[in-house]
Amino acid sequence: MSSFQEFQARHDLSMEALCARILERHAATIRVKKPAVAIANLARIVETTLTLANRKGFHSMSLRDLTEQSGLSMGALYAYFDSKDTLLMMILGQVVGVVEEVLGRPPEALATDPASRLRWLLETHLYLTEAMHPWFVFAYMEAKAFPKEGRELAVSSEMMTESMIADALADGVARGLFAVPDVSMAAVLIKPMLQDWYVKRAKHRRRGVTPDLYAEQLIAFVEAAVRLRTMQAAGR
Amino acid sequence: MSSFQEFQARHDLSMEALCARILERHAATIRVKKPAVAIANLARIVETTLTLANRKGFHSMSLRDLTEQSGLSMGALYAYFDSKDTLLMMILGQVVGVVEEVLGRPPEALATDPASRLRWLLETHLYLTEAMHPWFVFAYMEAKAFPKEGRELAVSSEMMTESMIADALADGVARGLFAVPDVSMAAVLIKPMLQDWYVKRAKHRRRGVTPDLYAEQLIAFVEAAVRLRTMQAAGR
DNA sequence: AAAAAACGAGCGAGCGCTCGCTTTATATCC
DNA sequence: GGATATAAAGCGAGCGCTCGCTCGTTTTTT
Repeated sequence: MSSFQEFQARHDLSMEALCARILERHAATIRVKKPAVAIANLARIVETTLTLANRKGFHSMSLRDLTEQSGLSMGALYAYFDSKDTLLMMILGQVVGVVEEVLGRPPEALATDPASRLRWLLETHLYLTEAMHPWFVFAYMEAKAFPKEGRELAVSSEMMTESMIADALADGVARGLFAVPDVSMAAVLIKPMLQDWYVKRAKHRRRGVTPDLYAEQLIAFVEAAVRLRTMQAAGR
Repeated sequence: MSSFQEFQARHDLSMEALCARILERHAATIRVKKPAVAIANLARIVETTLTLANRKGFHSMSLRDLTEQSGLSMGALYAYFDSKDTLLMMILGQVVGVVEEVLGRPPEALATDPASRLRWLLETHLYLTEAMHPWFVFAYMEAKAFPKEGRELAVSSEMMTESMIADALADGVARGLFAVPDVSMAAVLIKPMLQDWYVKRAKHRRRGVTPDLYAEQLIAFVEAAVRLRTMQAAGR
């Protein structure tokens, strides 16, 4: 079994690591040459943007707010992006990229065990959104206001994780482990419970719920809903 | 059993009826005297606001957009609200009010039958959000940007529906119908599945899912998760 | 001293909102 | 019933301000 701590030990999702990836991806437009400088400043920019945008919305966050809070000047900001929308797309792109990387590679040992694979998917999704909480809140809440390109990216990313869940369910049904009338509908219902962890994280925290506890209870709820009604349960 | 059609027959949630209630509530600040005129114009204003705000966000919708699309002049708009924020609060207040009214009064016949009461709650919540879809999307998506008063209203409204679900679950556990390790956690998990219907309605529509079908599958999923694992199921 | 990075005043556009004015509906009088 | 007076409703140019963004200049690094 896994825990949030173990998840964090396996993946470097620090602001620096994430911004290094952003720099690679946008090397063409970022005008600052020295990587060390660029990464440090990107970190300040992204950190501040996530804070401000999650507080009052990306659109309501002015670039003057951003200069004041980040300590960088207006001109310095525009060495890293060529428009406010580009800044938005930088953050979104990184979120989608990490999702693909982390969720797209389930341990091979789970290939033949759909129950464990389902657990791994739910757990990993939850831990990932916990580790990059402000990033995911940003991507989720601003999605509507994305330029078309961004909206499509967000939609396809969501569909990918959904179909991964549906696959695990279908596999479980095929092996006689699960009883699910409609696997893709079940996946559609499971997704919002995963998203609720980061969308309403303040509420969960207020109730004293940790990521590990939420993961445990969510998995129990889902397993109760999909498991065959027989005497012997699949071992935890 | 119920259906979306029957729900609509029982509740008048037309734009006119809803705007009549808004007029009552804000009679003090609305400067237009004749109710017929006021209601008709409020309907135009709210309709347009919901369309534009749900397309690109309330904050990004300018009042000039609103004048063009609604056909009313700037001055005319300000006979109905004294600031853009007031317009927002008018819509939010109506959503919260209707939720209290419709969900707050379950049929008395269900008082002693927790399984039916749970079904009624889920179904009614779903049908309500279907009937007032743009209103709920608005309230949900703009929540973060609400003035403090509005955020508190939204939070307390959500907690109310959650505790109604938790009550039905707890009642079912007490009567030996349900097996739920933690009823309030279960309610917390159920809520986002309800909200997903209107938050991602376009996706559900694309899959050909009707409100009745979604209600049926959601209820089946929840019941499978909470029902005691015995031979005889509570009759549908 | 050359190159890289950061600076921040200033631009035009667009914002929420106001207010003096016009148009439309209703009440009053002969 | 038409003329007149009053109230109600609607209008939209324009105000002060903030927005995203630019660019000539200054500071820092090499």
